[in-house]
Amino acid sequence: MYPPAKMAEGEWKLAKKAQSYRHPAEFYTNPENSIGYLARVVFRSFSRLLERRTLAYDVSAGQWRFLRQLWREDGITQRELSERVGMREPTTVVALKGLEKAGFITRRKTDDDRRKTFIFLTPHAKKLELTLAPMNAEIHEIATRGMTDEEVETLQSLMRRVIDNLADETQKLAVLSDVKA
Amino acid sequence: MYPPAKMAEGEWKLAKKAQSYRHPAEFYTNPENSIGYLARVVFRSFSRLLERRTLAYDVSAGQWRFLRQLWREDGITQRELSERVGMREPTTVVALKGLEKAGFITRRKTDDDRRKTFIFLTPHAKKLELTLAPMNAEIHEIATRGMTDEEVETLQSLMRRVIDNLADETQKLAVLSDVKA
DNA sequence: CCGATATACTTAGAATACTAAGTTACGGGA
DNA sequence: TCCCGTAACTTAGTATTCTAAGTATATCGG
Repeated sequence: MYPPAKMAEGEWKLAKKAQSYRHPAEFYTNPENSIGYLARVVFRSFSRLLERRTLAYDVSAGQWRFLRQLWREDGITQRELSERVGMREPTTVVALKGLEKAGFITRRKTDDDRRKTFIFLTPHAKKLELTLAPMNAEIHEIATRGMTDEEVETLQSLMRRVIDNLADETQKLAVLSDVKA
Repeated sequence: MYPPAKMAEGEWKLAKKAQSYRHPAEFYTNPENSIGYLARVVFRSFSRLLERRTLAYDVSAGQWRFLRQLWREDGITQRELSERVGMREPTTVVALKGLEKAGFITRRKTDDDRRKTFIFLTPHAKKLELTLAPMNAEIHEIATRGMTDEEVETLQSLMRRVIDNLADETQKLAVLSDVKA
């Protein structure tokens, strides 16, 4: 991380620009500098506050995530739902079991393709949107207190860019392991 | 969410500014607009990529979080460790059991205060910092690819502001429930 | 100096998520 | 037509994290 003795200042700067990191590894030893850590704390705090409100309607934070997607698109398959919500299928299976038991969803099969299961909201769950959706908006309001609209948009768009960057990398690794297989 | 027919445009704007939300509740029905959702995806993607590297040294993502803190401050108590890492104490208990079994830490008591347990890294875990810390820097590099240093700092500081806002609210609720109790 | 309160940690039990390895159903060649 | 690869979902087992409630130790007010 330090310039080799013989190298001229200019050369080192060039090399540094070309191949070294934005910050030395020690920098990230402080969690406050780590995007991963910050994202975890944002996610947990947000989630906990939201759940505090939704639990009054017997909806857990995990269930809320599935309901939100179904409010947008009712009657999609389990696989589609998993993708949209960003969870793996086994997670979805377990979550849907809970949602079905609680009377929020029903599952239906077609003869078209007997492998697929379509998920539908019950009337009760549909009605809940009116009550629960504003709770999310409220937490958002709290979370972004004191920020300008522009700052909020900047935050969202920077997070999306991070997500895209990480997804690209994950994609690369998936392709590599396909080649190996 | 729409102006009542009889209200003059100016009046509505004032009312809106005074008491309504930045966006209508429907806006957040799209997960891509939700800071909570975006933070979850950032956190999971980041964590998964990092774990892929650290697992080669038998360190899981969860364990890594504790090690990072101990690299900064060796010999602190369990409670202090929990706070710094941002986890509840039972989580720490379980994690430390794993870390102890894996030979990464030792626990020690004092006669000073026999309730406290101090956590120390083993020489092996100390050495791992040289290998593992750069992995975090590397994921950071990937995550922030194509961003200027300024953009990265903006992202970090906006996330910290969200965390502070949510913590304030949680604090408020805690005080309220203290009053009740 | 004793009892109430607070602190530090632990245990128990549950929710949420994951990976790996099934099962069942579809669909395109040989 | 039948076999093989793929797709959709399920099961099993594990890891991580939480809340609520418990134990042991320390401290402080009367």
